[in-house]
Amino acid sequence: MSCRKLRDGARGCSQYNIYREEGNCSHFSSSDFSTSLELEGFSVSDTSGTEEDTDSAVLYGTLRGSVVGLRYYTGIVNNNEMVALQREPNNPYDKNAVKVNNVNGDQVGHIKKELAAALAGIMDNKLALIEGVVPYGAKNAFTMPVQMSFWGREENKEAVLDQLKRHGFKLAPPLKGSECDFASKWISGRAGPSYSAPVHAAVQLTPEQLKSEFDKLFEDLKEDDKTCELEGAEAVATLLLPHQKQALAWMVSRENSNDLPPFWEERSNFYYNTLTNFAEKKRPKNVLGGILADDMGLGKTLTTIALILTNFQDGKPLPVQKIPSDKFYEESGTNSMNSVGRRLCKDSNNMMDPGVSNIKKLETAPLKYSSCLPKSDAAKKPRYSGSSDLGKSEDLLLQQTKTTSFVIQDPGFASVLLPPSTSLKRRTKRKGTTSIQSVEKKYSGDDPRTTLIVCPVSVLSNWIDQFEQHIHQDFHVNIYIYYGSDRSRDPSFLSEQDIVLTTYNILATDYGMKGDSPLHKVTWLRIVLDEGHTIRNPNAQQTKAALNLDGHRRWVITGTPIQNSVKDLWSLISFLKLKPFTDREWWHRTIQRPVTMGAPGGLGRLQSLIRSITLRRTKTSKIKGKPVLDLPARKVLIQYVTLTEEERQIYQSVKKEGKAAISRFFSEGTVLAHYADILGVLLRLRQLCCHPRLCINTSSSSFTADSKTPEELHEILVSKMKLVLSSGSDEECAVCLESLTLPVITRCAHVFCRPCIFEVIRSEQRNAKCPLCRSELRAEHLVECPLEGEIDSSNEKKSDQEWISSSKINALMHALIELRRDEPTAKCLVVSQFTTFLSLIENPLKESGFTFTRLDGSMAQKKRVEAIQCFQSSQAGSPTVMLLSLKAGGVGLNLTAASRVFLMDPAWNPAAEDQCFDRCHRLGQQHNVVITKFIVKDSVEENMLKIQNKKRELAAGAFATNKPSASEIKQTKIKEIKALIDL
DNA sequence: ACCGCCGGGTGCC
DNA sequence: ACCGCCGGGTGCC
Repeated sequence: MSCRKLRDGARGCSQYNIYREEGNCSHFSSSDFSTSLELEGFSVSDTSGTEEDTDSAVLYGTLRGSVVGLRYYTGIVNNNEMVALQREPNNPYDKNAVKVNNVNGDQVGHIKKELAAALAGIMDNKLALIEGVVPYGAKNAFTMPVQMSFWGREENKEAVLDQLKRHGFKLAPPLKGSECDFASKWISGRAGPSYSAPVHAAVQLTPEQLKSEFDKLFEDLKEDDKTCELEGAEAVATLLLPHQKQALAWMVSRENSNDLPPFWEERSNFYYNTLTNFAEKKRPKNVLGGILADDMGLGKTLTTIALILTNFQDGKPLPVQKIPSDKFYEESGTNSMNSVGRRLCKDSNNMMDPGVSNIKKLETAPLKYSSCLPKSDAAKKPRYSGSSDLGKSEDLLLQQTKTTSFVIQDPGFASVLLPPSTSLKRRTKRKGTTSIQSVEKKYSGDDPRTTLIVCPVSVLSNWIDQFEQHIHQDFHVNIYIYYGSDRSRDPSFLSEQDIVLTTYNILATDYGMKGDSPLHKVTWLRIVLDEGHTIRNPNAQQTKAALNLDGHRRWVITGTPIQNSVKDLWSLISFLKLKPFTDREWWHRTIQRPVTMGAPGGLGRLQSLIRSITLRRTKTSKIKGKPVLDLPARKVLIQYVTLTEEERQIYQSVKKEGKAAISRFFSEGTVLAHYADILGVLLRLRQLCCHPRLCINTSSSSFTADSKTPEELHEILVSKMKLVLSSGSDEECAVCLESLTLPVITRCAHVFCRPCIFEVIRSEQRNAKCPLCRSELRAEHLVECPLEGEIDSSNEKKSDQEWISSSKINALMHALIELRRDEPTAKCLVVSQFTTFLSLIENPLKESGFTFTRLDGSMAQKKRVEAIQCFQSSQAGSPTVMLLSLKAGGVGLNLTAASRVFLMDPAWNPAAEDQCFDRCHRLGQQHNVVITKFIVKDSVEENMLKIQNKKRELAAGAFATNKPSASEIKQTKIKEIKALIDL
């Protein structure tokens, strides 16, 4: 315990943390954690500059000084050990005091006062980072020398030298190896003495070389000892593929590992850190976890579920009860003891996330839910016991009698809340013997059982789907979805679950409410951050919230471990609690700077760090010479369509009108203010390419927002937001640069994520301006998106009109009929962004006698499941066509029965198309996949293709390049608009 | 001797 | 600290 305290103290000790956490208020004690929380408001705006500083830092020079007062402190150091210098402005004897701490954060002594007087100003004004190494004399009783390196931006160099001079100090030039602590060790470690260490960036590697080294960083990590395989426990309903068994074996071995963490060695009764030269008696804890960085589609979620079920303790499976299915039917519903698993909610139409709402349906009818998976299906699933004696420890079974149960509460619904069961009993294995004991409400006590999974909202429903798919229905696994305003606030209830699933937003929101985060009161068996790269910003609330969760097994699941640079890795490493990297100073000194400066060995270190905690396979990775995923070929064809004379006329007239309006916006310089209107024009043109009826009645929203009543203004903003969201442009939030979550629209008609824009308002206070157009920004002016399930700008109810075809529909029907003639059993997806268009296509399908099904975002889960199962079925008479809306379903959606895809209209974002194609071109696909994109000649669609290609190129080269700024995004958008409408 | 010198007490910031 | 510094004791050779 005290060690934890010390460590937290250490976090506050480094200069980096002073900058970050204390900002302008350095009179606060840095080790007081709640204090730093209160200061977050300051730190957000304060940090961005600092971080860039550390990136562009050069070495000014070095200086030898002395550390005094050793005998008053417990912190000890070794020769050549790194030390941290920390200002101590509240020292009662000297306001210039500078503390010296060892790597562990224990104070070693103080900088001698004359020198401290010179350093104080430099440190307080952040003119330089000062790093120390004790070259020798570490065992002295009273004082010891310290070799200091001064790092800072070029423009501050003079000021620093000046300040030192005024106190009678002069920096030695940064010459010999000893000054550059990282360089010296690595050079001298290789071949004798070194004569000049690299001082300026990129001496060894050009930025381009660095980038490609990053690319390689995660490759080829599997060929060493990561090829063992392990079968999943009995409760895993799905047969794991070889690479998934490897991942499982690796994860289990990580969790049960007794190894020292990377860069630690045992040396004569001490544990020695080879990077910092820090040593301690206490064995440093290894991460019982790591980073699972497999590419999309390799089954990270399944592997994680398998891990949860397979490795409860020491390789024993999660003790869940297996129940005969007939017994299950008898007992469910009557056994109130297990009612924790049966929180029933009334209805589900109001949910924010369609996927979640659907699950709740299942909630209300658990029996029906379990029948969602046909019995026959379950029977088909192979059962296999876990490796060796795993999986058959009957004595560990729970006294519970339910299948997988979900507990869901959601905003806006009065749930039937049953008091959490306290009489729940379970058998717990202790010291080799089994005993029945009452579960104490200790928020897990010393015997945690619960895995916490944190994921973005967007994949919440995917997790639920995957639980459903991969947890054998004969096993009772308690799963609680910690989401929605009705979520249980009872930590002891949470700690009784097997799995608690929540989102980053919930995690951060809870954490923000000081002292009242149930998630932070539980000691978890295991914490899994899905899409873990979302915590790469160390200052974000969700990152801090994740870092402060309690639990030893810690996993990061991500397909993109490094997005821009090494910097992104720190949050992940810090979350994993790898000593000494939890403190940013040590990460920076030992890894980040050596790597970004191209110091010899820097990359080597990073690589061995990554290698020891990461597993990554790409779709092209190979196992024993065979690709991990052996997918059939995929071909994309573009089928051009020519509009009829009549269609062309309508198209041209709408285009002419829209072009005139947009030209006017350009000449007025109001393009961005009318962004939604422009999207509207483009949307109508895209609809006209599909079918003239799609855009009838699409009200041309008024182009001026002045002189309106508040109600009118509200209406207009809502409709503009809907337009943006439904236009298929896949708008990104200009703040986080990712897909919109909880979209809100500003008075100036720009759409952002709600949390993002609130963060802007919070940090800029009164002067907040729209990030896109710099208009006044007020929280009370923001308009939220009304929750109405599927947003669809095109108007439905036109079924009374007489049906007419269109050029595109003709082209589709021609292709479908041809396909039916050549391959009668082939199944295909007909994909469009416009559900109305899908409805129009239903007519000719019926006329031509096609059996088809349909899947779009507005359908209830039950119907979706039906549609999917129906389509996937291989029975004679099953549908051969599925009408699919482009964005329906999550990444988990599996439509492998289809071998043909007809994309009726191009998507704004090529990634959305690719994702859609992946729903059939994925694991389990037996045939080559042919995709046909219908594109209208000489139309906005053709221009969209060009933009798509550009975006693809951009994405391919985007690995190490920096994020575009808001203004760059603006520029890109303007260019896109011009290209789309031929301006 | 308003000095020098001696030797004990003492010691971060 | 086997140092420096402080301040009290002391005082020719």
